[in-house]
Amino acid sequence: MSLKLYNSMTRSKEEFKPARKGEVGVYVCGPTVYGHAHLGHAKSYVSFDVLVRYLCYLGYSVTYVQNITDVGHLTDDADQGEDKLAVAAKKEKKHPMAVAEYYTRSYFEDMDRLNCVRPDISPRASGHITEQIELVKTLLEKGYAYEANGSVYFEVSKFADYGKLSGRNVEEMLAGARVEVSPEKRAPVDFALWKKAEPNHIMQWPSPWGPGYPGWHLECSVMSMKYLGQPIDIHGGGIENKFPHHECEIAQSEAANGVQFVRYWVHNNMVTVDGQKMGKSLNNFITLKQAFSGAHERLTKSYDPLAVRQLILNSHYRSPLDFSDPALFAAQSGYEKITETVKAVRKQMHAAGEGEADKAIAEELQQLKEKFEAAMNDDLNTSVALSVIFELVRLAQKLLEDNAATAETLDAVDDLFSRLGGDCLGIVKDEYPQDGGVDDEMMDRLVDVLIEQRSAARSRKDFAAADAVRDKLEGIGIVLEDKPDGTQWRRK
RNA sequence: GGCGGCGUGGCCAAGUGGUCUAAGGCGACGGUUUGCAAAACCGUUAUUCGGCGGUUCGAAUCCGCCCGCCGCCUCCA
Repeated sequence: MSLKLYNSMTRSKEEFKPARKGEVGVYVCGPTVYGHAHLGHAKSYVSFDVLVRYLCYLGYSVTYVQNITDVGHLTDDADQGEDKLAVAAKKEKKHPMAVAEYYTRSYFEDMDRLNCVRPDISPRASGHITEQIELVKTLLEKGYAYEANGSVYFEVSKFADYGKLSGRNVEEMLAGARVEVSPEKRAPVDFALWKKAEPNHIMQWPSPWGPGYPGWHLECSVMSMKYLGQPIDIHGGGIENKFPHHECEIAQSEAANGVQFVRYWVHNNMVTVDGQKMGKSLNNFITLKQAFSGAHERLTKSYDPLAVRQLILNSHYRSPLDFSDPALFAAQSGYEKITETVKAVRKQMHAAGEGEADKAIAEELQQLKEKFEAAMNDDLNTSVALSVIFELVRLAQKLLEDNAATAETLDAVDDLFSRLGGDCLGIVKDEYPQDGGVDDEMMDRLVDVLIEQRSAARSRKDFAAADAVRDKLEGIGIVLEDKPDGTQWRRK
């Protein structure tokens, strides 16, 4: 069985086959770095991270490109708005590139915490002005674009396939067009490839048409061509970018190159918060930093980044996802259950006796692996894949309870946790802080001293004193658990 | 107005013609265990899939109508 992906272009699930055997090029629309990343970014980039991880798991050699937009993305209509970076720069009294640098770092920081694998290449739009100018020149030469007053526009009527991705009809769009926003354009649907910059515009570059800056859609065409060639295997992005952004990318790229731009279009759905579109005016706009720290009035506590990740994986990437405090809370509980189980398996693995791995268990593990792969192959059904991880949790807990599994058996369980839950889903870590390290060793000793004190109190039936120790430790995030073979502790 | 999507147990969510009296998680309840807990384990928690019709031997899954919700169409991941 092989991977099937839903291709937005054909509106159907298709068997995935890369253009070059064994190699896959993935391009995903990255963030415009004018603010901290929010929950919407998390859903999008976690979804594509899982796609990339799974392609790697299947043995493909993947080149993952995700741009950083630091110029050209306007706040409003493509013809009249201001550049988002310029607006933020004015507000923060910084140079636009300083703003871009600051939020780019913030973005990577958040994505690292969500355990998203870093893209192989994170090209900046501002670093590819030369290439963008070249593409505009090509489009002018081929007659798909025209210059007007220092700006260059793409003439949509020249590209017959315009609208094929988003299912839009150019004639209807023209008929239903609102007031024409720019007299320079021949048709309202035409879009800017290059915009003339007024003298006081901070970000501008020289061009054959005078000083200016690139249109937003241009960067993705140029950078995906440059780093992945044509056609690219997979282009991902948010569903809201189907139109106009991706439609424009297709038009520019295919008009210029005369070959198919993208083989598989993958779009992920959007998030809502408490059932409504996330927006600054609704007071439900939650950044990842706020979610991780709990510093938002819609949240009752801080959430582990990987619990956020797990909530995202709990639903399908093409379904909308509603973030709410109860949903996050549930995800955190489930995440902790998985984490505690993995830790317990690893701990017992070191204590368990040697011996061949249990054949019946090995068979069960194999079945779980197959079920997991079948789910992932079906257009990345992470919801079912995650349910397999929970089946593995149950299997593992039973083994631990019986306390008879050999180290080899437990190792096989841990291996599956690592490969499926770790490599593919990114919710199981290779190592947990408590697993080792000098500080933790000291911590172990300190807590053991307290446990000894408490045990002494318990054996003389002084439960008040015993409970006091337990309660105080819990107050600082250490939970004591009395097991048949003694008291154990863990971090909350 | 145009385009698209959704409505499954208390909550989240998979399933899209028969194996579904519907996976999994969270929560709740009962039990085992415990000095009491915690954790873990076992069990219970939708004869039903927004409503009404229809197609079919058979529908949560297909069709029609209705109700409700959401997104895109201007920037957004």
